[in-house]
Amino acid sequence: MAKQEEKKFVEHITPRSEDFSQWYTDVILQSELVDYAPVRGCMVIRPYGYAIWERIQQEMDRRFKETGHQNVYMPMLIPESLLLKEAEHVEGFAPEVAWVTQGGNEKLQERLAIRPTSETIFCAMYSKWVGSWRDLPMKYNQWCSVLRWEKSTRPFLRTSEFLWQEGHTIHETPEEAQEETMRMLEVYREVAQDEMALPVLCGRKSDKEKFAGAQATYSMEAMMQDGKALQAGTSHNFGTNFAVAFNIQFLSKAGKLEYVHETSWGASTRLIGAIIMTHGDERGLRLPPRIAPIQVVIVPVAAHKGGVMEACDAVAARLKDAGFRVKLDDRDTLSPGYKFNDWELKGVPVRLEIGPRDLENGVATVFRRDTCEKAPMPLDTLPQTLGGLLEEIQQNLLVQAREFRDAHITDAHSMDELASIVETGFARAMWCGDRACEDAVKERTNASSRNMPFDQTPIGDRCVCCGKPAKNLIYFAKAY
RNA sequence: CGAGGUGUAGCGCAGUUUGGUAGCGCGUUUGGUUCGGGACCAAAAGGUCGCAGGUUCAAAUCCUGUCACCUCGACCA
Repeated sequence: MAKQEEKKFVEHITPRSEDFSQWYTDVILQSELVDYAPVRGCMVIRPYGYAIWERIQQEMDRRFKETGHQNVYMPMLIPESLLLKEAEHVEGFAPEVAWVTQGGNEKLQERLAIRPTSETIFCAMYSKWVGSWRDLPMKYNQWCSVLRWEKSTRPFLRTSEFLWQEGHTIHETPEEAQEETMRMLEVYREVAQDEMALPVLCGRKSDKEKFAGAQATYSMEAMMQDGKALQAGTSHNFGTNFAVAFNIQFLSKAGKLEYVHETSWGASTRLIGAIIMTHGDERGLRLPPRIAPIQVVIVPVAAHKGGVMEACDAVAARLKDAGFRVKLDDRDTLSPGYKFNDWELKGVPVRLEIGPRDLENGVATVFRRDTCEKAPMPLDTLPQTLGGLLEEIQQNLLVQAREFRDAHITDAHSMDELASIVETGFARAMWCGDRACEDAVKERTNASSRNMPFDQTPIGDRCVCCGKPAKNLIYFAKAY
């Protein structure tokens, strides 16, 4: 036994409880989601990681189309003059913009920004495309990558280049723009909860934390297992800020020239980081069945023995026909035990072990990744059984994450309380609305305001920081 | 951007103090035996020691510079 423990394997994960940060790095590299790129601050998303992104894309894109959006593609390069048009926006993004200054051997007359986000270029086009109220709304989305010159980076959570979707819409009235802003936040919430099993807290950002150039920013915030917050998606209402700067006007029904009301909303590959840090355990990833690239992996036991591989092939074919994402692990040089660990690391929700003993009994040994329990299940009815089991796992992951989150949200009535609460979770507190108090909290505890929930039922009447009359209920947490 | 740390075979590391033929484990390849929780035996392949200078008869080792990555802080999806 001792000998077994001494054995060194390449695949070794730092215990999550010991060092969460190192655990994260170990898991993402060993599960082959990503690798570091030869470029500073950039990551390579490997096939298994990209497959997760494709699942997220499918679920989001479907809902974008259902809510009346169309996909477009805008250029990656933005002329400097365009980027400079909205003052707050420039100020917010300028420090992290990468510039193209040369084409071939020629120095460019005007340097080109590699998009850190595409508001400006959408605006330039919208001003060209809109003339009448009949043209509105215009609701476009693009899937692309953006580049921000980040100082410190971590795969999925913050990288210089990252994949995302950015929706940009223009509307006739402020009401429609606000409705759109909320609708898309709700789409994000639904995808997070129903597909990724991420319980999120939705609300409005403080002025300090809102998007550069926005009138109002709303976010969904997820809690990681170290109690830190991850902003998992944002939706902004720009009012007419950009419309004025870019002169996006239309002739209204009343025959008046009016500015459009604009929104934008984005979610990125950071969501993959959220899944990992919400559901992962000591053995590695635990992927929610709905976004898992492989839902069921079949591991043959004693594959060389008569009938085993044939039976595995047959089961795989039946499950594929039934619509499951199935993988048969037919690698012939690895022992079953190795494969068990490998697929657990990769977070596959269900594993079927099929060996001579199972076949004698007409069953498969079914392992579920969420609880790590094994049970025999009849082969005849596997497609039906697995459908229910996957759904149960999906729900269980959500319940576990929600229980963890709720157990780590605590009301703070003083700065002392707040400071100790944000060491292990989110603090819910009353706030006077002053920037100075937000700054003071940050200074003292290193936590930032996350958002103000839509349910503003007060937990007190005094600001947690200054003691003056409180205006808002707000969450504070250390953030990624 | 501030503090600390690490760069040696695909991965994890030893060797650096005190300069003298490049090492170990895992993985990989081939053959065989195995196969119900990280199998075993045998043989083999694989390294300009991050990069650039310098000192020396001789540098992974000493000196100077530089780059990259990691951890913790400050700033941001």
